[in-house]
Amino acid sequence: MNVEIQNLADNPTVQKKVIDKIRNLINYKNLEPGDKLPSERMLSDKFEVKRSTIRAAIQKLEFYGLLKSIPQSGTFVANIGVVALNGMIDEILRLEAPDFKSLVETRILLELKTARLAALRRTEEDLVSMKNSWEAYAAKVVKGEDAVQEDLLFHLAIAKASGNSTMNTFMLTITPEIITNFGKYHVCDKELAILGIEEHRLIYEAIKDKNPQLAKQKMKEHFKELYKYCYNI
Amino acid sequence: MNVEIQNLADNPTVQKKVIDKIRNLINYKNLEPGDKLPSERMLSDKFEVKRSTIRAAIQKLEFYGLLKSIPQSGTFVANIGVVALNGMIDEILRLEAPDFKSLVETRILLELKTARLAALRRTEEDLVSMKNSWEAYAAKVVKGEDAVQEDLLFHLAIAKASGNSTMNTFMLTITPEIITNFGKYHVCDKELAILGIEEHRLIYEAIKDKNPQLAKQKMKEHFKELYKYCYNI
DNA sequence: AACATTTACGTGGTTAACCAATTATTGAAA
DNA sequence: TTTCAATAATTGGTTAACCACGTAAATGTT
Repeated sequence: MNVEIQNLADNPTVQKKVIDKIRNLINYKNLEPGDKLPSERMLSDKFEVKRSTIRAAIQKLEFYGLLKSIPQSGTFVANIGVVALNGMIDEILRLEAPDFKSLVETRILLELKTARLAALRRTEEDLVSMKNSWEAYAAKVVKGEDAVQEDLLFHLAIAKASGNSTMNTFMLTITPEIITNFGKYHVCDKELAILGIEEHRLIYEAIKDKNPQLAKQKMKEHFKELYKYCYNI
Repeated sequence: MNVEIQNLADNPTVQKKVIDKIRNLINYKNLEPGDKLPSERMLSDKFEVKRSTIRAAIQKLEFYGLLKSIPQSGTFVANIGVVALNGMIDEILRLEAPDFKSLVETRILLELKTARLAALRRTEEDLVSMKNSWEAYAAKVVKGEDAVQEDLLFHLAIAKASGNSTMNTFMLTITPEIITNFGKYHVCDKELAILGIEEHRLIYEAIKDKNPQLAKQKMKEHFKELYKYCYNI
């Protein structure tokens, strides 16, 4: 029963097959950077899938910068060599859903850096935004309410103050999953939350004083508990 | 002339307006996590944009984990509080396209870590893959050909060996843009490329010998030239 | 023959109509 | 009044037809 699931436009399995076929096509036809791919309709016909499926696959490869669609003209191989293109598609096809440990590991890496950078680059406006987040967090904690969201928003404010748009984006992409998992594993209890108020304050002060080393140090201490907690699950 | 560009489904300006309106709606209606958003058709009607535009906006918020669409049922506010939701949408609306400096800065941060982790976690299979990439790179360089792609593939092999799927994904997303910009700014000349062969070898050896400190150190030295080059533009 | 103009077709993008599954409504039976 | 099957309305997802634009072949003009 339920055998015909394969036509959903974003069914991962089907999409991967299509991406693989596109790659093979590029190799077989010896397409160089800048060359034009066959039209979507032609590919849809050749691979025997709906055009929407082709479009979804192309969109994904476009996200990774491997293809470039130009309206009323065609889809082109990006200005990237065939070697890199093959290698990257290999990796993309192999990509797995991130595990929680990998998320936390990456978050800690990013935040030690953003704290440092924020201390170097923060504007007055950044400081205001960080302080507001801190106060919202503290207020909730003393009322005994859950404050995971406010916690994360404080950290996002730091990411923004770092002045690095790439890291800021990365933080945004991992934050929701972090929040979800925190809820699932009950990572935050009352005691830790109260401790967090002071830790946040120390980080804030270090950034305010433009002391990058101290900011990183205080962030490290802040994560100490989190680290322990996460690896004990 | 050409005044009516505002209906393109992924016109950034229009999409941001729609996202903002969705946020206001959630606040105005006091929607809690798990609550259902009005149907796409209703939103399309209310905001006076095509349904495809609504769908694109929802898809974006879904990417960041803020909404969740369930077929034949509705679109729901994710299991994340209104505070975090508001804050995150603020950030998403403010997101700017990453600049080259921010990309390089992030890449260096990530790679110092992946080198270290790879030294701790690499499998025999990882080693083979890294060695192949290294040989392909060396072969191209001694022939005097451009080897930017092979260079990056070696680094991607390290990211894969790090065993951290999140960092691996991040490396994949920034690599194409790095390659493109390298070509644009002519960051790689012959001399640097030859130097790169030995530097890559040292990194590889450190990872092979499971020496995380050395791996990080050699990666740092590898980036030294790159750093100088990038900030001199 | 050379160049300007027109025409026809192919392109990615958009959309109104459609689909299957779900949910709400109805109304007759108990 | 309660129950529960039958049905109508609503949902996100899909798709065939359509659109505006770009390209290039065809045509006309000098």
